[in-house]
Amino acid sequence: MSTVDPNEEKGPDTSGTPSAPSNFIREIVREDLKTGKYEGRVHTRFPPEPNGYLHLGHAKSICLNFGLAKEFGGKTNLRFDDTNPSKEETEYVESIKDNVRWLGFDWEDRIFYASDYFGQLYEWALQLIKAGKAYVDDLTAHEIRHYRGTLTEPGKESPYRNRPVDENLELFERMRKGEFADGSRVLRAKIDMASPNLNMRDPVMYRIVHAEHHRTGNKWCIYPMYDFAHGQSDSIERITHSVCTLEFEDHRPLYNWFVEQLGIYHPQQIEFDRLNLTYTLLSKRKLLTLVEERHVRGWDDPRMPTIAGIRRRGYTPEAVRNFCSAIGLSKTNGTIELGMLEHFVREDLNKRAPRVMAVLRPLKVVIDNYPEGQSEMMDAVNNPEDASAGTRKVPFSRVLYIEQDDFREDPPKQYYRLSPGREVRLRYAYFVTCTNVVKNDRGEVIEVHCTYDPASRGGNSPDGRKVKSTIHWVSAAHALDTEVRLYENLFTTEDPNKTEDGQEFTAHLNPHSLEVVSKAKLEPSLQGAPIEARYQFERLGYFCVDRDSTAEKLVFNRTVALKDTWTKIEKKAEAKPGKTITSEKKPSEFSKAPRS
RNA sequence: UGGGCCGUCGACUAAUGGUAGGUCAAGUGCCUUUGGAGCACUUUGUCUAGGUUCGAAUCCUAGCGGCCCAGCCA
Repeated sequence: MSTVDPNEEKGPDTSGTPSAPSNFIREIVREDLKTGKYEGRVHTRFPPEPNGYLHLGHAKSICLNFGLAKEFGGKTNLRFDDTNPSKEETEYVESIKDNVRWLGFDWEDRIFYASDYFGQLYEWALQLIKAGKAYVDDLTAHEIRHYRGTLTEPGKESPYRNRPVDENLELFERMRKGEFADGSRVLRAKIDMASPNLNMRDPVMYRIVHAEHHRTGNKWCIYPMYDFAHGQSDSIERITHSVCTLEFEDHRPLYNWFVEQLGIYHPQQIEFDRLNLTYTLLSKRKLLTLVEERHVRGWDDPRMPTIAGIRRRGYTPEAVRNFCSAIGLSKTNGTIELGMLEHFVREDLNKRAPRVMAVLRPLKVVIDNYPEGQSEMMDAVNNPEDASAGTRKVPFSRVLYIEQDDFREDPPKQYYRLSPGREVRLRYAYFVTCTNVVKNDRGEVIEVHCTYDPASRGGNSPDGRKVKSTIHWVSAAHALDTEVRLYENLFTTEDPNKTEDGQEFTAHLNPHSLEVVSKAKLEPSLQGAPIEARYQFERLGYFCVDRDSTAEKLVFNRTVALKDTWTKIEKKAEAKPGKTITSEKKPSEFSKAPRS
């Protein structure tokens, strides 16, 4: 494989993959390659802890790590950082593998576990004890915290800090054998209790945990801490660039200290900024709470920012990858607008999603001059962005459904859709003109009557007459009943992490984040659509088939709505009550209207 | 208040001492059998104050602001 991107210095990228701007990590790698720091190797790793489902923040890291290796002809390992048996499960391991694959990345045969290295790590601990660099401490967790000092005051040395090497060796061996209770002793590195970096104040290397590990079972009852496992795992795998998020910056001196004391291969840790998205929570802990407290239907609820969730929502791996490359990489603490993510699904789905007609909130339309019992097949284009997608037939008949939003008895200014006396086009069918309406007891329009122009078949009138709008429709007799799930942001505030005193983050949960439309109508061509298939429902948005679908009834998720200029016009009018978009009629007359 | 990191259009990100550019958003126009898509155009930015320099977003100093750290979590 070539290590050089042929498009790199030739101006605009024509490969189809959007070229991401460079970033500081790429520059570091480039420089290391130039100086031969790692003999020309680039080897990264993606190291999740299998204690939950992956989310968009992980997607950023996955794209970074695999992307870097791919760009420079290197390799990426998948490594599970499974050093805390009390939180980790095989279910999570499986979902993580699945998610990485779905995103389109391949670790080939390089799947590793920190638990693979427990034996080696134990040997290294022994080595540090023998060198007088580690000791067994009998202090309680509370006492250790107390001795550690504070941000502004130095810590105090533990009374056990200067135990003889032999005693440390014996005690550590007995810890390993399971002679002591959880929490009774730890192994600590002997560094500097006065260090301004709290991580260097004799950090804990091993703790006692009598718990079953998802892979090693009960073989071990002492487990290495992150700091004692991560750098060494990178070292064993001969990782060159160990990238992680900003909060580990303060751990870098410790990362370096361990590999230096041990005298082993030294990878370099580089930190980048974590992903933040407006209206979204990207914290495994809080996402777990949402699942456990049943605020959502599971880890793959389409409202969740998990990889599983956005997949079920209908996002494509390409959209996620394009998003990750577009947001760039830096050390700034920023928050990306959710609209950016949505842009990239729309962009991708616009090119590939077949168009189809569906009516979410049906309003019955009767074409009075269309023969009863007659129906005909209209030709419809599957994807105007892609000629190779071809056409399909859609049945038309006398009784149709249109969207309730597409009819207004009192049309406001700039409203171009159907209203009494007005002619519009039914997409791929005929021009129709509204002649009258039928209302129920509450004065609501329940049926619209129209006449059609037989000469406008296909959607154009031979006399060159123009209409202001084209609306979608479904033939009532042929329609498929379907359930459609509409989603809004899970949270109502831009930063759901910010809460007032005593408030849980769940206080900002959006009560309307899920709306189930149970009586939507679909054109019949969708019969038998497979799970995960994605479509554009014309004029409405992108939708995908949910796995809750059955042979009798399809269930769709709305991935994202189409950009909606009309809603924007309406909102602007609301904001400026001066020049309103209310009725074309006089205000007094409008106020007497039966509806609202 | 100790230490670490970071401040560029509304948001994200480039410019590596030499033309402040791109994407998203917003807006205007064109086009349109999706009020979609597309096309064209437009608006807004270097945290502040000093200094070094022919020249500073970039280097230095001092302020100001933000994020992270006191788990036997990762």
